[in-house]
Amino acid sequence: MEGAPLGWGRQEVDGWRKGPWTSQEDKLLVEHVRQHGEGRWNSVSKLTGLKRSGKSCRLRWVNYLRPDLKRGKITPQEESIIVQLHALWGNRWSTIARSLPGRTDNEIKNYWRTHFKKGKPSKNIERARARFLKQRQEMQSQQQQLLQLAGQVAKDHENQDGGGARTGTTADDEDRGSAVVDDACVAPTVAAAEAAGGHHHDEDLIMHDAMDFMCPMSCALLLHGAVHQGGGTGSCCGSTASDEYGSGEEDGATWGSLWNLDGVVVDDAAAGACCTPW
DNA sequence: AATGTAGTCAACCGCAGGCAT
DNA sequence: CATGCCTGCGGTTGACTACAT
Repeated sequence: MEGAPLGWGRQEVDGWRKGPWTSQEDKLLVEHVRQHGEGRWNSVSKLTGLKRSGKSCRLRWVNYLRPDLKRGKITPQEESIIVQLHALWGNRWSTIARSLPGRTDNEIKNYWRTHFKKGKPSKNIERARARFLKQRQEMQSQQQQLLQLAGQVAKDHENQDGGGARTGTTADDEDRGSAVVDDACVAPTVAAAEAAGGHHHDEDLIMHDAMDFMCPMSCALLLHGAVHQGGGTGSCCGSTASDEYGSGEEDGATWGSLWNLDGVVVDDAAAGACCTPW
């Protein structure tokens, strides 16, 4: 960091204050957002007199001051979701964060780094991942076949109806998709299973949950359920995930890239596609 | 009780993409 | 179309805290 040999301190650089925010600054920023809404961060300093850059203001708001932020530790349910979504999207923290209401990308990123980045994944986890990929590929090919089939059926239908009634392949598909999402949300989470006293192999847990969490929205929905289930006392995911990964001195990049499935299906559209398998 | 170490969190930086001019 | 500004994202750093020795 430039010019900060003694930490954040309370110094100014180019007229901008840096380092920890004071409650007074927080107040100013909150008041500003309340009046003008989010965005236009660069104008904050002009309008409020705050000696903070737009970037700094935005970060402070997004990561700390936003009223909808969830405080407290990441729950086992959330951890489970993070693990699975990271398997899907890699280090796309903001994308993952969207599936975890009240959590910020920064929070998730920090959590991942402290809990999972340290070592290589265990054999179990690697096997689970491999199976996960395989099953997903199978699902996708099945999905394609079904879509083709559905198209054929729709055509036949049209021929029979004379084209009167809309057979709806798009809207109906969406409906079906959301139904699937709901179903996925009903599926037990790792924590729930653990809380019930069950003991599973890590890979099975991950496989099971991962298949349930193919769609980010499902995670958001599931979270609601998870929260209602109460704090999740078990150390289930916490211990499985973090302990399993060991504490080797391998650099986390390897670990991170290992879980990054960019080569398979990563983009949101594709991920969304798995929400409408049938 | 003092010290060392690991974990957690907040904040910074650089980069990239989107958008207005 | 090119340029510049703004915003958002991911990576990194450093302070603080909790725990272990």
